[in-house]
Amino acid sequence: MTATVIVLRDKKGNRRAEGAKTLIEYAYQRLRRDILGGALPPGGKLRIEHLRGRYEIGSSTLREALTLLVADALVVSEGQRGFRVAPISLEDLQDVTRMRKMMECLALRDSIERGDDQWEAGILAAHHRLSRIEERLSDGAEAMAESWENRNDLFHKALISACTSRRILHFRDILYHQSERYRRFSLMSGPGGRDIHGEHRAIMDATLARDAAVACRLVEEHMDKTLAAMAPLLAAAP
Amino acid sequence: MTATVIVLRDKKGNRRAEGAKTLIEYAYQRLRRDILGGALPPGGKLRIEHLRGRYEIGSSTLREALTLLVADALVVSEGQRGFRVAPISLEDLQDVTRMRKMMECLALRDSIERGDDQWEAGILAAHHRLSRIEERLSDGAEAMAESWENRNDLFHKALISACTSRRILHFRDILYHQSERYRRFSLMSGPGGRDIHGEHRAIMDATLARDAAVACRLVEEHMDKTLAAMAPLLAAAP
DNA sequence: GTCAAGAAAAATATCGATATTTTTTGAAAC
DNA sequence: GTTTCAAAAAATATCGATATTTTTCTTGAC
Repeated sequence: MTATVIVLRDKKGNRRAEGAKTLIEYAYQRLRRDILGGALPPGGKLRIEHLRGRYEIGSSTLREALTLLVADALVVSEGQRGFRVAPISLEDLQDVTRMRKMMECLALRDSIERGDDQWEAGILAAHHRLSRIEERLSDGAEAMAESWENRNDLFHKALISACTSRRILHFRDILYHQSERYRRFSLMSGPGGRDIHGEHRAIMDATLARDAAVACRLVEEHMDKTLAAMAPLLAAAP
Repeated sequence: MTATVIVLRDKKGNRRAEGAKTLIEYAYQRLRRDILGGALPPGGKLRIEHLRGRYEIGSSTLREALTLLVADALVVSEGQRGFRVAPISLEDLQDVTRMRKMMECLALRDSIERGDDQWEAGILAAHHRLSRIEERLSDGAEAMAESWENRNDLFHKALISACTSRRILHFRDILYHQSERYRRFSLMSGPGGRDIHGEHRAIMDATLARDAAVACRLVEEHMDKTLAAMAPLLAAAP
């Protein structure tokens, strides 16, 4: 345990770990954060030699982290011509959203069918935690944004936590990560007259009432609204 | 072009390439074939040192190929404890089949909605090629099995080739590969009184008639029957 | 006889060096 | 001016050696 931490410091004693158990994982996380945050621009070339210096990590290790990101479709591998940050586009966002809607609904239907008391309790708890931060968010504290993202994610995860298909959940996760790249456009656009809190409440109510048809429709609308808010920004500066 | 071929022979002149452009790809393909064929048993440990000798390939290269297979869910990575062939189980097969049914139907609905003349022609052509080999298959020529697999795959691909979502097709491909591992159980079970040819014909007819509801139902039944044929074998010897 | 601790062995993760490929540059011919 | 070819430069892919971790085996105490 403690040994792990020691290992992840290099000879000069610089700390590297941030919860990563492996150097590959560390490289993977940093790379991912830089891609999602836009520091590594969409479509840009990922020069291994350059990144090697930036992250202080061996080239092979970097390659493996890059390979992992290819599976997430955040990076594309071009035969023998190295790696590149996956490009973004309105078309791509529409495709992600379309798939996310499907996966989310599949998972939600399954959860509504099978969920037990504990599942219901989890939803209520996650919604409460989200509500509390939304109250404070109106103060305009930007620092809360990340925390809100996190609780928002946990709320949506709670809704579908009774789904029994490992694969549905896995695909849903992948798609969520892919959509994360577009999220900063969403933040730019601001609330835009939406009542997100109300949407969440309605989704929760329909879910707890075991009304799959309504819950799915609400979730789809929820996602469509987010897409609609981002679309114009994406069309302008891609 | 020719240079590539030369490179993929090792110093002793042994040929390595089989359409692989990269050593990683070569390792990936061989590994995959050995996993699908059962030479590397489900749940078994993948000792890098051992495989290194078997495929005559460096350890780092092997690791990257293994990482690629993790994305396909054919291999699982266990933290810092190496790699392992993903285990198989009836439960897993049921999950794969469930997802495949969903993906296939999503893709089929989209194709039926958008398909043009060329799409229709492609389906007819693929069905014809499949029919011809099915006629000869009744002779009991085992050697044809692989060829039948191939044409069967192409027929199902043709049905959904008008689908516009890159991601639906991508997920479908991944799931198809995952189900491939179970196919040898299907071969063991034999035809089992099924009229596969008739099923294919019915699916094609409904699709070309643009009847999405019927086509999807038939596809789901088609897959369920395959699952049903495999299930008892899998329960017996997992 | 069982359990625990520590040492030895095996396996994995990481790295930087080398071989190979792709891209860029520059000069000559048209 | 632009096209072609070859050499140089840059970048990538591959490898085997080394560092680290996990597992196995041995020894000794209870």
